Amino acid sequence: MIAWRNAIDCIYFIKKKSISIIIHIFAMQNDNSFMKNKGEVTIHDIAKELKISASTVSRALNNNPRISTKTKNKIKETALKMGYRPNIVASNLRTQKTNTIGVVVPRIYRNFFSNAISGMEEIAYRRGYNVIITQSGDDPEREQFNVNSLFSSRVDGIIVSMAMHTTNFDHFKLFYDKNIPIVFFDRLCAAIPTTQIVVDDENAGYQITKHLAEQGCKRIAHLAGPQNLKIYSDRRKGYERALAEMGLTIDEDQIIYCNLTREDGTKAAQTLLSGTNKPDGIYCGNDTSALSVIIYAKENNIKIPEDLCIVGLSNEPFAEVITPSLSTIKQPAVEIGKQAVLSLIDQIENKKRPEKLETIVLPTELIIRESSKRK
Amino acid sequence: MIAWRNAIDCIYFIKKKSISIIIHIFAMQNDNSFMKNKGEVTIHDIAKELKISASTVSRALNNNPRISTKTKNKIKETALKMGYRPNIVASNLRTQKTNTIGVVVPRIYRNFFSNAISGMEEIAYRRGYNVIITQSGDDPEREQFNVNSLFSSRVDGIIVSMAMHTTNFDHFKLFYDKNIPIVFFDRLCAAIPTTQIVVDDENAGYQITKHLAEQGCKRIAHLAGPQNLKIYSDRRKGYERALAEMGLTIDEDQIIYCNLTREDGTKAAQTLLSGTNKPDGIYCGNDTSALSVIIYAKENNIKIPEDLCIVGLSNEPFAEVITPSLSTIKQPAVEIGKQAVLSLIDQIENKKRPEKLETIVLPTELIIRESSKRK
DNA sequence: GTGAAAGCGCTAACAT
DNA sequence: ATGTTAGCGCTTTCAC
Repeated sequence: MIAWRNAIDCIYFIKKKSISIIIHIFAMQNDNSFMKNKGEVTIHDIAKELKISASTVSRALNNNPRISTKTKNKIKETALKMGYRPNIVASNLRTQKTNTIGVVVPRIYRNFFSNAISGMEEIAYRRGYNVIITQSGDDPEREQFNVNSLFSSRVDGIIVSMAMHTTNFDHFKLFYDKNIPIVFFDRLCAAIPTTQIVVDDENAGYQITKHLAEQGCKRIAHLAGPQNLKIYSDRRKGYERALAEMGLTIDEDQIIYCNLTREDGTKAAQTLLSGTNKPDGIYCGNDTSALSVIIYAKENNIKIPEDLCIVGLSNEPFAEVITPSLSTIKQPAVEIGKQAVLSLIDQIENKKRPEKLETIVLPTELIIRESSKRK
Repeated sequence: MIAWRNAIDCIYFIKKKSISIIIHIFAMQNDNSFMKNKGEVTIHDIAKELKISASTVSRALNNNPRISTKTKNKIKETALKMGYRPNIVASNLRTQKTNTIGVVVPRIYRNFFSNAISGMEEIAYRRGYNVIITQSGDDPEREQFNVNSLFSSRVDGIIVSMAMHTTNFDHFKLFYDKNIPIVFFDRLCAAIPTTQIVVDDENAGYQITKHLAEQGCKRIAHLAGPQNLKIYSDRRKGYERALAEMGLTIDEDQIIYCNLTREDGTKAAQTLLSGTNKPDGIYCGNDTSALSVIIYAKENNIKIPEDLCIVGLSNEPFAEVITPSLSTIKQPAVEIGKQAVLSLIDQIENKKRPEKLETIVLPTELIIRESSKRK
């Protein structure tokens, strides 16, 4: 007898988002005597069945306190028996709210993004929101299409990591102008004054460099990414701050600017490690380039970490299993996703957006592995 | 105040040197004479503006051939000028179709799934569908909740990789009974006669074993997964078929049944490689266990591939970067996702579902790397 | 505590 | 080629 109550309430959790324990018991639904052949059972069918009005049914199913417990129970029971399923599309149209969040990322399959998306879904699920995923493939036009499409779907808000070369922000402005919440993460958009979720890249660079110095490195090189992107310039700034603090000189020859690809890493390793004034520590702007450096060092019989300490950044899955395992910075991808959704839902439900650009900074974690552990 | 914004907007767009049409449109958008204060522009607003009927506007925007090109153009132009955005929610309600696909996977962040999802989104995008992602976390109740929730959202179909221990299939039956397409992939559901997308695991096992024999291995061991799961029993069957074909004996001592975790791999390696009758080739049921075997072999000074060839299965990201790089089977995750959506959309749009269980088998690819290349 | 009625924004007969 | 009308299934104001 408790069964039907839980079941129908559970269905309604999908629409509302009461925070209650959910028990699923979807039995009793195969009683076909009530089933209409065409289409779904509606609240009108239930109303007719019970000779009451549709509005009462609607109220009862939404746990409106004005309905007596007795009729409420009767309605829920009948709803379950008839195999009623709320039509959320209709509800969405009527209430002008979809409980849906749109997500736009460059590429879903990248480790960082799939983890972030996983975190987003986790929170969205708990709060009663759906998540529509789209990927731009780093194509500004496709990003624009996706964002416009999400608007037409009337999502309640969007979470975006921008395509690499997006320069026109009209599609974001569309949301901004209509007061629909946007949250950026990872690749930010300075043109839209809203919430952004980032990790403390400056501090990551600082931690890495300090760690290298503590391991006894006297000459620490840095493979730096494109400095027009904030994440990479921050990673370099942290490096310079640490060097200064440790009393080490900043030598521009020891900073190689590149795109941090596998090829770039190899080239940089050649440049740095073939000269006379070799570094005894290299802080790579990401794990990919660090991988190249490790391979180059091994091929050239440079001992890691004795002769050369190497640290990467991002904690790719391969970092812990390569030989030697790679010291790196763990970015809390899942946590970033969770924060993004929390912040977005807060804006959606409290109808207030930040006055100006608001940056939420999440901490990173230095993971010390063989490639830099000397003692 | 409003004037100021207009000015800024215009300057902004002119500075960007965007296509002049866009400048025009956005300039007009800020002309408040068109804008309703509350809510969005609707086809009725456009109709009123042009003194025509809303249905004509609807037809024009949907490129209905019965509307003359002249009025069509005029309507589209006005729609743009007024900043009209179609309300898909309303359209969905009316047409009883959402152009949305629901996806349920155990964990989004797993490499295989994020790749599959990426493939799904790719095709869905091209075919004009949205993708709602949910994850079960291998919890049957959460899976049930997600599937029911997707039903209430009136998705046009779902794609599912089941939770590990789902035993009640009522939630899938709900879709099946109402003739809403379902496609399973990876973790299948035999209880629902529908389309399933899988890879040819039997053949993968066969290829691996044959490859090992061709490299000169005479005694080939196998780390086998739980045999109640089809993928793992198939992987073993291919192994036995190859052995038989190559005239090698099937020795049950050389088959270790386990869950293929890191720990299982280490334990299996100990068992196999410490005895007197050591194998000279090991086919591991996945890459994770293969990793453990490689590490064990390296620690015990067993030369790879000279003394021992090792092959994994699934091509995890680490396989190509560990030392020695790991030979493995590449599963076309992205392709699986694409196939799943193609098959689902076919069922949605042609309103025909398979009479009985229909299995689409995708080929795998053997990638030979250092861990098994002897010549 | 319950009902009547209006309408969210769109589409699609059925007219003309 | 265009207009009229009637909903899709739900919520919600206003009555009683």
